[in-house]
Amino acid sequence: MTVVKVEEVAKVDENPALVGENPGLDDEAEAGYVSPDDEDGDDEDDETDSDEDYEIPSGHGVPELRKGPWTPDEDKRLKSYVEAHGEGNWNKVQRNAGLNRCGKSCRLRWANHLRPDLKKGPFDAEEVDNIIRFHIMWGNKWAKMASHLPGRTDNEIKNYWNTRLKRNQRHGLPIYPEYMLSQVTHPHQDMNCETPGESHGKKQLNEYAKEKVVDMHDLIDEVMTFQHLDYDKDPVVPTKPLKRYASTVSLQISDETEKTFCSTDLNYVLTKSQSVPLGSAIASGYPVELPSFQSSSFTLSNDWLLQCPSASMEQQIIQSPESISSQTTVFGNSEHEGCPITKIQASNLSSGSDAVFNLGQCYPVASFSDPGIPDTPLEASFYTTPEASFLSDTTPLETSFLNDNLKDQSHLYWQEPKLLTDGGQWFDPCHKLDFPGP
DNA sequence: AAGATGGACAACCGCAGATTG
DNA sequence: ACAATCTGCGGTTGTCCATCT
Repeated sequence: MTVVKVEEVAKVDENPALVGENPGLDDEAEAGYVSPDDEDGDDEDDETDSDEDYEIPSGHGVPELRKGPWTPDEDKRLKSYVEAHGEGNWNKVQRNAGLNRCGKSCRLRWANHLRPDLKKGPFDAEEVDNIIRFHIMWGNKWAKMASHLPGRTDNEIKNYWNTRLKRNQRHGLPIYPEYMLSQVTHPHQDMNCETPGESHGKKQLNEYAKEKVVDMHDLIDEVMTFQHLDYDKDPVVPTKPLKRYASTVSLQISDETEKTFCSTDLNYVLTKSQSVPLGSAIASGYPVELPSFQSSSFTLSNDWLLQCPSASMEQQIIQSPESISSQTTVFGNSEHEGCPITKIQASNLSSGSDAVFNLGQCYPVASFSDPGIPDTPLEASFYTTPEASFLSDTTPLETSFLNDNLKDQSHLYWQEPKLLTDGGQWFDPCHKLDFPGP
């Protein structure tokens, strides 16, 4: 298909109706239509903004794909189509929504501008802080960063970073603040030693990202690579660290109860071609840190169900019960997909004290939605034996359960699975999540 | 006042991996 | 098994506006 560049699309100068509708979006004004926010109040204008105003006839009878800025009418068509049919099948969108845009363009427009969960406006201090930390850890993994910054798009972050990089280079400022480099274990101790203003400063970082950063996929697939790393010199930074895979499954937990539980708690390692139970990865010798839960004011007075995803982990727990609680006892066992489920009583954790499950040792049977996914409600269910009966295979997990049971909490501290380097170095910061509240 | 420069932003391009037929 | 198609990602470019000289 041929593509025609439409330079004159929706010039505001030529379309005064588009000016002044969004006083809060001055940045976007006059540059051609870019704002999807003016849903109300300009409908009439939209109606008059027929595509014909911008269309360039192909002259060959084949519809040309439009390029350039999106018009209000196009936005409206795309938005209503996606709202009616859902995301995905972007080429169908192109064909069925009366849009003369390629599927990629539709997806981009939706993802970056029309999605309802987008957060507009400049990055706040915390977001900037996170972006810098993420870049220290992951390099130019914009999509990954975006998944950890709700409402932000990879494009937004990328633009911000590139601008920031240029500015710092121009002014001879370090790319990363020193205090952050000391806080976040990073792959290159001399990362800031290179004068950023020098022409090859950026290149070195990029090269580093390519050559030194060890992709978790590589760790899964290339054991030798993993084993040959010198952790003292080359700490591992997972550019694609372990991801959790949340699924709804039925679990037969312990021989004491015949209940079938719904859980979204199975944690998997995602490899290139499959998802592997976290325990299998651990059992295979990958030093994977299990998820943990930490609370500042959570009452743990009941039995907890701890899933021990591998025999070796179970042994760890049995051998080091003090790492969980001084009064931890272990009993019960069952199998699910080859992963022993161990029920552990952690009765010594009282209200007001921090309930910290030692990382790498165990974790409560709790389900989290991936907090990195924007606008996904935080879902965490903590299954205790007394309340277990409320769960059945017909009872879906509900966020309200979390809200009801953890309503005194203000925050959840979320620790993602991460890689262990030699000498107890960990790479992932503890993500603080605002608790949604009751 | 006019041109130069920088910042912010949107959108496109090419590539690679995943999926589908 | 293979090719075609779809999807997502990162890099890059182009445009406009604000500020500087």
